[in-house]
Amino acid sequence: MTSNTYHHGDLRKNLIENGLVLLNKEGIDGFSLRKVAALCGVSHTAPYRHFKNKEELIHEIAQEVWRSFSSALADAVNAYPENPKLQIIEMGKRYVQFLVEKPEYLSFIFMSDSAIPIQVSKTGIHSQVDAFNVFSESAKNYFHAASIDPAVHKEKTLLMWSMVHGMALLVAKKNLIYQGDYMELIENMLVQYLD
Amino acid sequence: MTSNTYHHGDLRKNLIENGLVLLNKEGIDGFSLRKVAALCGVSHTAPYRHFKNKEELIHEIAQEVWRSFSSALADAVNAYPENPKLQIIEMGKRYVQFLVEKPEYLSFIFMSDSAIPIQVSKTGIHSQVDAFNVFSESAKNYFHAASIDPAVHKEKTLLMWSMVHGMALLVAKKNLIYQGDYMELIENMLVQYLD
DNA sequence: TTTAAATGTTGACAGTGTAAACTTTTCTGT
DNA sequence: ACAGAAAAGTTTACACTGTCAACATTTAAA
Repeated sequence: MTSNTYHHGDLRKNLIENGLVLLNKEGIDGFSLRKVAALCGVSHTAPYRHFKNKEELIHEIAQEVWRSFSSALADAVNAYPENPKLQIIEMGKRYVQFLVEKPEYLSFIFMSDSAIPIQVSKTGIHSQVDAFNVFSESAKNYFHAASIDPAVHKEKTLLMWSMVHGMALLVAKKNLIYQGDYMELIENMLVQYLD
Repeated sequence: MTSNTYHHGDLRKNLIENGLVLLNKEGIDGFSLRKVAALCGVSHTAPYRHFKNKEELIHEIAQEVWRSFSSALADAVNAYPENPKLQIIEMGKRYVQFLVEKPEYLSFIFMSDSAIPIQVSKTGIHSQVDAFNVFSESAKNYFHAASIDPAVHKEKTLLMWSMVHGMALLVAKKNLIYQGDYMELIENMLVQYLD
């Protein structure tokens, strides 16, 4: 059913890969189905055999970007295996860095309508996407180490995620102009909160 | 020079107004120069007599949206003239509410490349846009009332703005799913921080 | 009142997403 | 092994987009 040697090898995978390449080369505005098809050496309607429409291809690319974003955060945790506080600070930095270095990715993972939800319920916070779970885990460890009242864990986790997310977007979108090291800025901000 | 009764009255102004109408009706994806021109009852290239290109019209519309956003925040301040803490909480709520009620506006004020910068320097934080200055002022008043060390005012102000901004975007973009009242959520989060 | 500038229109062009009809390759059931 | 179905890709077509050049008309300036 889902075998892999047809006319063009695995075109589906190829479209996603070249989509990412195009995205990095021309940004979200220069992104088009037809260009991706051309990069794959295929007619401009071939993508429709694999994706319902442009949006669906973008959604798949977004999944790919989510994976590399999640792994950037996971790297931050691995950098300080025993220190949840430093994990959080490092994650904040990499969160910003990731979006600043590849601002096109931002449009794909946070701006497209194919949102990846974070569920907030009475009992806690869960997500379909690794990135948030990684962050959430470090937060939990930090709260335990700092003996924070469990009743406020949820609010505090959300607060930190919002804070990091907000600053990352402000910086990546150049709404926030800082003459100096952005890494220092976000570090100060997180230290400010965590102490 | 800049008079106002030509062939079509003041087309420039009319384009911005109808641009906003179209935006509300069809969202950012359905937005096109030609549709705006049609709404003004004018040929599809007429806008080029007033704007260099599509981007420039969007930029002007964004300015308009910024004004109403700023005034939404100013209203929050006026609602609690003597209580900076409640001002901040109310601003957080209206920040979220504004973007949730009109998610299309979000693309225009925060996502377009015509970013409105917030300047962060050694001495303090300043912005060309009213919205941030309003927020910044309340924050300053709160810090004084709460006797917070002036050395950390800058970080704390940025922290709060980032937090509110981040949550507003997560909620408006439906990255954050909360079964309940979002206003309560952001209120809890801010109270959590301000206490 | 003549002339220039400002404003608006028509027509064209390349690029876009997508649908329909068709062709070719591969898979499946007998 | 073969017939037919399904999958994958192509061609053609269409409506829509932003933008440019050439032209027309109205208004302002000399």
